[in-house]
Amino acid sequence: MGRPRGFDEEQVVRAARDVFWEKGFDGTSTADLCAATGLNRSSLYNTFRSKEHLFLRSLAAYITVSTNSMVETLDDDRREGLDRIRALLSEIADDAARTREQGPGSGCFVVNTTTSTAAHDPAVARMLDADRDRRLAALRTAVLAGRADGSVHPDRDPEATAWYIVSVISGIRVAGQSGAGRTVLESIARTAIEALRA
Amino acid sequence: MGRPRGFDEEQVVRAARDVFWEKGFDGTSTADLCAATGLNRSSLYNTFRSKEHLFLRSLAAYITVSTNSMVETLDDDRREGLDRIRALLSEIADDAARTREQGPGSGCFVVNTTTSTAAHDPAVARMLDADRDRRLAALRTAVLAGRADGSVHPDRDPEATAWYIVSVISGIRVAGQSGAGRTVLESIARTAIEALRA
DNA sequence: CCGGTTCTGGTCCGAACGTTCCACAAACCG
DNA sequence: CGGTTTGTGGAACGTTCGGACCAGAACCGG
Repeated sequence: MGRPRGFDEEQVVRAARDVFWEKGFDGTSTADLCAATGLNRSSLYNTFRSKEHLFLRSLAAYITVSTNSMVETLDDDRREGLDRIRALLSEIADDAARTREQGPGSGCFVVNTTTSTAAHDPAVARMLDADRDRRLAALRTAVLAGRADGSVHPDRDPEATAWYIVSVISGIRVAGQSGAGRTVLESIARTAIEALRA
Repeated sequence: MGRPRGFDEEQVVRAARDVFWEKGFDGTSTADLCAATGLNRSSLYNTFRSKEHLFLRSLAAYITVSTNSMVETLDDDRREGLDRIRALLSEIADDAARTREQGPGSGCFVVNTTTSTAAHDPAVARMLDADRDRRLAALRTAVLAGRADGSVHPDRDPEATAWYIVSVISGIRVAGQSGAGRTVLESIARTAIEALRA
């Protein structure tokens, strides 16, 4: 009952995500959000309680698609464990390269947030922690699968190796923002895999 | 001639660096800078033209000590090439762990800036680019030394490998901010080295 | 077609922002 | 010791910030 919304909430969140992604939480004003979403301040505050709440929604939206895609790649049991990880790093490098190629890139929203907002916003930190755990879990099982099928070196501890790959992914993402081109990013991914080889 | 300054400029820059490091450019107000440096707004603006200029000075100060230390480790020709890189990653992991242990860490100022301010401030981007080139050069020579003395696998291209290590370093730094503890960070560093082994 | 409920556009708010300005304090030079 | 130069404290600038508010528009069930 009452007047219906003149916008699609998910669509608004996506638009907001792009702004936060590009400018960061501190660098984004409510005016920026109005401009990007097409919504008036009132509608924004009526729908999402505050700038921070909208940021959390935006971050969650990003995390969902990004980590879902990652888990999908890592759970593909038609491939050997190492091959899945190789495919994952290849996707990451490609994604970083593409993000970079179109305009002065904004890198990865999760990494950007980890290195800025997370330190001062507990709610953001908690969301990132949960996502990190999910990524670590998916990586751990892929490493275990790799050790079982003989593609991953038996000395590689699943937990430590999962962290290594998480770290490599962040590294590739930052390298993309540091000016590394596609071929460089792909070579980083290839080199990183060498550490896991059986 | 004229009244002398009541403060040490380098010391002020260091204080400013710590604030920018912790809160980022956007998150730092001129009031924060006054509080941290003990200087009045007037003295701040009289000495450094603007907030951005002070930020550049702060970043330069950080880069100098950080990259000098890195180059020193990498140029130690009493060790084999791979050993130098191992020592470097060990220092980075230790540094990340220490930064993390004292308060909710602020990670690495260079990484934080790369993932936020660099995209929108050309002067900052130029400074980071120059520093990255210096780090890449030092790494390249260490890799070359390692190939010559047989400690680094001959298939490892110096340029690509230098980028790989730069990327691993960023990754370790981000991992530190993602909640990885000392032992995890050290294990990441050890795993990363495995990719280079002869 | 009307009462109720929700959404929307615009305005307004106090606070904080980066920066400028000015009156005065403090030192050096002659 | 007077004049010049430079640094300092603090107030003030206009702007922008995140957020609150309200009058009216748009739709609902009856």
